Amino acid sequence: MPKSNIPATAKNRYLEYLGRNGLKSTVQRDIIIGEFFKTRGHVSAEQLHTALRGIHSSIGLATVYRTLKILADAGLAHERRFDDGFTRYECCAPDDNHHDHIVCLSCGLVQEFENDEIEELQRTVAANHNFRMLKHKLEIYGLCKACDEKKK
Amino acid sequence: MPKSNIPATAKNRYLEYLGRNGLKSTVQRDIIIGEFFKTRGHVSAEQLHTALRGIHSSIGLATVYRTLKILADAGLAHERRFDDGFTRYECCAPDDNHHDHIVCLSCGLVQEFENDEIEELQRTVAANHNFRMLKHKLEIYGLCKACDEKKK
DNA sequence: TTCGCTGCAAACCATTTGCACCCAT
DNA sequence: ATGGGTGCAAATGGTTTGCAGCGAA
Repeated sequence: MPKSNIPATAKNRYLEYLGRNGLKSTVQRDIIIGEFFKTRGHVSAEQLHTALRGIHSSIGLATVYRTLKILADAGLAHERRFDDGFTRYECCAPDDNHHDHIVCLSCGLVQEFENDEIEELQRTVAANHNFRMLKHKLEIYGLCKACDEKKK
Repeated sequence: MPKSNIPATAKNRYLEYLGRNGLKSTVQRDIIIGEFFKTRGHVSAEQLHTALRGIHSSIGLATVYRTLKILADAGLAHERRFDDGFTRYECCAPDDNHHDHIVCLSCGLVQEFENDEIEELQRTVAANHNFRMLKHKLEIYGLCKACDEKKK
């Protein structure tokens, strides 16, 4: 696993998770995880698999799915489902704050934002409805500046 | 179409949409739409199809899907995709305000809420990121009071 | 008498899983 | 040598679509 891409804490957490669950370290997993942390974005299994096409074309799509699921279970990635039909994975640290997303409907650009006021208002809404809030997601969809200008 | 269930404005808008698009009124569509407006909730095609099982068991699931899509295109229903894998439809008037949803992860209860402060903050976020906002969705997931107490 | 509509079954498509073989421990 | 891992192909599951016959205008 090329250590350059992967934060040491993430690597440790991953290896620890494997050990704790009777799982094994393999070259395929190392390659996939290396690419995942290199990309750093919001990637789908398909995208990651395509990115590995050239050099590691023997790695199967199913293995990519399985490895991403392990990362999610280990707390190293978040599963994100936007409105485009497929699941993306985003690398994260276990102590990251919650954040939301703003997605360009034209080019697929995903940006993150945090807004404490909105978080607070959501807690209020949940309380007013007698709900115990367990998670929440806010997605803003639109056109990024570049795509918006292209369209004019 | 049993007029009791369907607001006159919705009925008119539906018939007008059919005419404008060279579509026809059929008994199956009337039955499906009647049931949809009777339910008034956030229903999936599957649920609606099941609800028609007893009396109208010959109506195919594909027709339910097709009819709900027409309602959405006519502006009489919103497609909603929460995190449970299937599409729900919610009846709406063309002049309804945007609203968001709070969903019980245990029993599936869906409630709606409006919050102008959150709406305003989202506009600000979009502006700060140089996005032209086209739509947005906010979903709060948790446990409703009944399910939360059941769990203790 | 047109076309659109319907039910059925097959197709879709992202994701998962069964299986026989492979490899880390 | 165990037993988990892998690639492949087949299965899944919600949704869509092709098609031959049906029905509204």
